[in-house]
Amino acid sequence: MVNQSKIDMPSDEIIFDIAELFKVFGDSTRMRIICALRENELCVGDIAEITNMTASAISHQLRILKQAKLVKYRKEGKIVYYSLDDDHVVQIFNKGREHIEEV
Amino acid sequence: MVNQSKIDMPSDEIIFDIAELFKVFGDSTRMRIICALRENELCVGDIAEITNMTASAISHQLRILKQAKLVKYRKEGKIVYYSLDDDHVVQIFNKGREHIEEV
DNA sequence: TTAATATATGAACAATTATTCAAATGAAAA
DNA sequence: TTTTCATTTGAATAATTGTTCATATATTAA
Repeated sequence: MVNQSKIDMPSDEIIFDIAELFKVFGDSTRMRIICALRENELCVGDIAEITNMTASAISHQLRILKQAKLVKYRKEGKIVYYSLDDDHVVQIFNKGREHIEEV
Repeated sequence: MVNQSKIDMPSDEIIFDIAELFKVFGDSTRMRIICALRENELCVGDIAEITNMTASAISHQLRILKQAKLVKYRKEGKIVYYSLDDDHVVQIFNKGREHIEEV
């Protein structure tokens, strides 16, 4: 038997949401999109060019990033500019990069 | 055409490794294991009890956490105690939790 | 209006993955 | 030794997921 009082276990819902958030970070294409958006806002076509992917594939991934509140967008005519939603996104990215680069 | 000089894009290998790292965080079971290990080291059976999973399922997930250098272990007879490998793990977890809980 | 461009969407396919179950280690106890 | 306990491992299955392709929507240009 374990002493459960020593364990600060968040609710199933919180755990699920945190895991879902990291799942969004857990894909190379989305990681490249996040990297590209660190300094500038970019439209779908530009992101597709930078990542060497089709605009369709990028659009699908942007939808996932949008749902996770990691990116936001603004429309200008037929162009849609995407940018990172807040500073957390870069902070999480940097923590991951630190772990990778110092092992 | 995009001005690529403005984009600090890590190498494909680094991007891949970062995505792989977050993929490991992107699972509820592994998230609960990490939570349980934040304060104490625990053996496989205890983790199984805390998470309501079979020891086999936990062992499979611990192997993944071990490969990602997120947990380490020590043996004492037939018992294997697992603990978090370094402070990064909790830091990444906390950043994720912050993002979830403040939206 | 029609044509062209940028983005989004839905279905389909291939690939990955978490859990279960059964069996195999490995270590201590009887 | 044999038994028991803790953990690991491999195969199988079900479920999830990223990309492609074709098509749809929306905006601007002609």
